[in-house]
Amino acid sequence: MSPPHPPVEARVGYALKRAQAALRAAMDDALRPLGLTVAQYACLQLIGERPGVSGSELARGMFVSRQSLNVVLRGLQERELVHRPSTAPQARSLPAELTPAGRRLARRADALVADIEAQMIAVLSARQRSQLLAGLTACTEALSNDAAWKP
Amino acid sequence: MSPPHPPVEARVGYALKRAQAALRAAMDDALRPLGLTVAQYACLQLIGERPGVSGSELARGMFVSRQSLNVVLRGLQERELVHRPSTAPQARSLPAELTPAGRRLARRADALVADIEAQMIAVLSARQRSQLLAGLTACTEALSNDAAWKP
DNA sequence: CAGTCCATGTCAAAATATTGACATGAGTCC
DNA sequence: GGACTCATGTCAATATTTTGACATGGACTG
Repeated sequence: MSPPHPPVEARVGYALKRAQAALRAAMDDALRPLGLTVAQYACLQLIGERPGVSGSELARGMFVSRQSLNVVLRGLQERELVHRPSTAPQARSLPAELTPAGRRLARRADALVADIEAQMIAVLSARQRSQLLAGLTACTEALSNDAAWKP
Repeated sequence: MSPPHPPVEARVGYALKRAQAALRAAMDDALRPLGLTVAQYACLQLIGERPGVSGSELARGMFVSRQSLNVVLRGLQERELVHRPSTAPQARSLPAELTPAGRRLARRADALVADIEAQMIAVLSARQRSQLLAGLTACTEALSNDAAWKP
């Protein structure tokens, strides 16, 4: 018999999912007091890092659809944390910016998240951390469809 | 200024999310021809590995709520891939089992997923693979609330 | 035994996300 | 310029997931 039968516990894919779930849960708990969801935090963070991004770019950076990102953005705009012009300046894309309040909240939220990440990798040595990062990056690239190696 | 400001690209948490998203997308593509979603595949796999599991146990193993797992289970039962007694044998929990058809489909699906995982970690050495697995496990445990160190 | 606690399964409602479709502006190729 | 393609933003409909609440059966404790 062919042996695709290691238990899920021993599979990298399951370990990935489990770690991601644990991280998400921890972030959720930490951000709740600020009134932020993980998606909202990620949105603020990305905008803060790259002011003027379009909604589509944000969606790709957060691995969700444009439509669902738009809902998140709308909420942040209503809370005056993010500003977006109502009309497109140069093309069809609406550049998003943090308001001063958004910048402040993003800083506070990021401090909390940074703590969680630090706790998560606390038991790893510096070398192990960079290898973990490298391994995850390699996995991502291996699955990104640059497939199609040509003859 | 305090420096919680490495860009997301360099953060383990983001790398985790990204790798998980890539894996999920690849699995989705691979399983679509079989008429299975990732959640359905995971469900079949877990039941196959531990026949007689309760719905709540499955939900925990899949990192979703009991309610949302129930929706998945219902679909699998209607397709005669999973069987569950309508009344609880010993306690309140309803043990889930694979039907013969479910077992066959689970095998086929698992072969596809195993291929994807193999592709994902293809560029890593055996040592790097086990270190990646160990690193992910360590991260998970570090976030699992055994917190509460006592005085 | 009564009382308490905990896990399970389920219902209903709400939040969240995706798919599909469409209009618009920009770039490209002829 | 005209036709094409492509990316963006948005609307509507659908699917998926979570939250909150409740009843039930078992275990544990007094």
